[in-house]
Amino acid sequence: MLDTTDKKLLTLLQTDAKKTNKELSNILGLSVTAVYERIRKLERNGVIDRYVALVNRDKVRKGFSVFCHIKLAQHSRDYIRVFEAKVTKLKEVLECYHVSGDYDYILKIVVDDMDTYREFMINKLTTIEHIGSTHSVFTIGEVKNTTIVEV
Amino acid sequence: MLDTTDKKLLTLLQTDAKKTNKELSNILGLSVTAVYERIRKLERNGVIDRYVALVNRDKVRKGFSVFCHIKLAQHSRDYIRVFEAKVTKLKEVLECYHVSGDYDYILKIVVDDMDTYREFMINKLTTIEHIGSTHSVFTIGEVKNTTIVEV
DNA sequence: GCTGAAAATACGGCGAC
DNA sequence: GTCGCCGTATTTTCAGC
Repeated sequence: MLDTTDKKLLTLLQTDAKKTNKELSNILGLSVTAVYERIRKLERNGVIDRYVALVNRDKVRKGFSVFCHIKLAQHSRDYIRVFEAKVTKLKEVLECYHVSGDYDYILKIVVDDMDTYREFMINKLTTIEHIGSTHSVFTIGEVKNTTIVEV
Repeated sequence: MLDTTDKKLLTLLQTDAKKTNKELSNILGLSVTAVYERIRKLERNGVIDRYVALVNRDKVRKGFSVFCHIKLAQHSRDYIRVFEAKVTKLKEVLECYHVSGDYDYILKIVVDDMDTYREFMINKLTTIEHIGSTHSVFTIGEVKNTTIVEV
C-alpha cells in the first residue's frame, strides 16, 4: 500500500510540514504534481491524520512533565468509561494509555511546576471517581521527544 | 510576553496548522497581516518550535506502544552520556525521559507488534551498554493522545 | 495594527508517456 | 502511476501608513 517513496515522504512531512511541494519534489526526485497527488492520497486514506504546530514547552513555562500511574478501585465497565471520559477532558493530561501490569493507566501530564501539579492533583485528577491509587514519576530531563514514526 | 490573542492563536495552530491566516484572522477578529506578524514573532521567539504532520499509527501498522522503564547499572556521567546518546538514535524510541524514582528512564516505544518489540529489545535496546534492568509496560488502549499544551 | 499590492505556491485539468 | 504545462485561485509576504 505504501511504497518507498511514500515512506520517505511521510518522514519528511513528519519532520517539517512546511516544506513546499517543490522542495519535496527536489528531494524525492519527482515532479511537483506527483508529490501533490501522493500527499492528497495519504491525507484521504487517513495515513496523515492532521498537521499541527509543536510548541517549545520551556518557552511557555510548561516544562514540568509527570507520568502518573493510576489504579482503579474496581474494573467494571462503567468505572472505566467514566474515568476515561473525565480524564480525557483534562487539558493537563496530554496522553492517557490503558496498560497491563501493576496499574491500569499511564498518564502524561504537563504543567508549569510542582505547585501547579499539586493543585492539579488535588482539584482535578483525584476528584475523578473510582480512582484507587496514584503514583507520580517526575521527569528531571527530556532526552528525546519526537512525533516521527518511521514506517 | 504572550497575550490572550497569542494564546488562542497557539491553541489554534496546535490543533490545525493548515488553517490559513485568513481563517485565523476571522476567528481572532484580526487582519490577515496582524495574524501573520504574530505567527512570525512566535516562530522567531521559538515558542513555535516546528510544524509537523501527524500520522495515524494504526494505518501504518505502528499501533503497538510500550513504556519501558530502565535502570542504569551505574550512574556515572559517562554511563549516562553514552546511554542517552544511543537511545536517542533508536527510531523506535519516540520519547525518553530521565526520571526520579525507582528507575532512571522512561521510554515510549512504538513498533508493529509484540514480535517486532521482542526483536527491538534483543537486537537494539539491550545492546546499549550500562543498562542494569528493564521493565516493559504494554498499552492495551490509547485513551488520549494530543500534542496541545494550553498556555 | 491596518490596507493594498506583488510574489510564491497550491490547485485542478489537459494530453502524453 | 508519472510527467510537464497550462491556466486560475489562494495564500504568503512585505512594502508604506
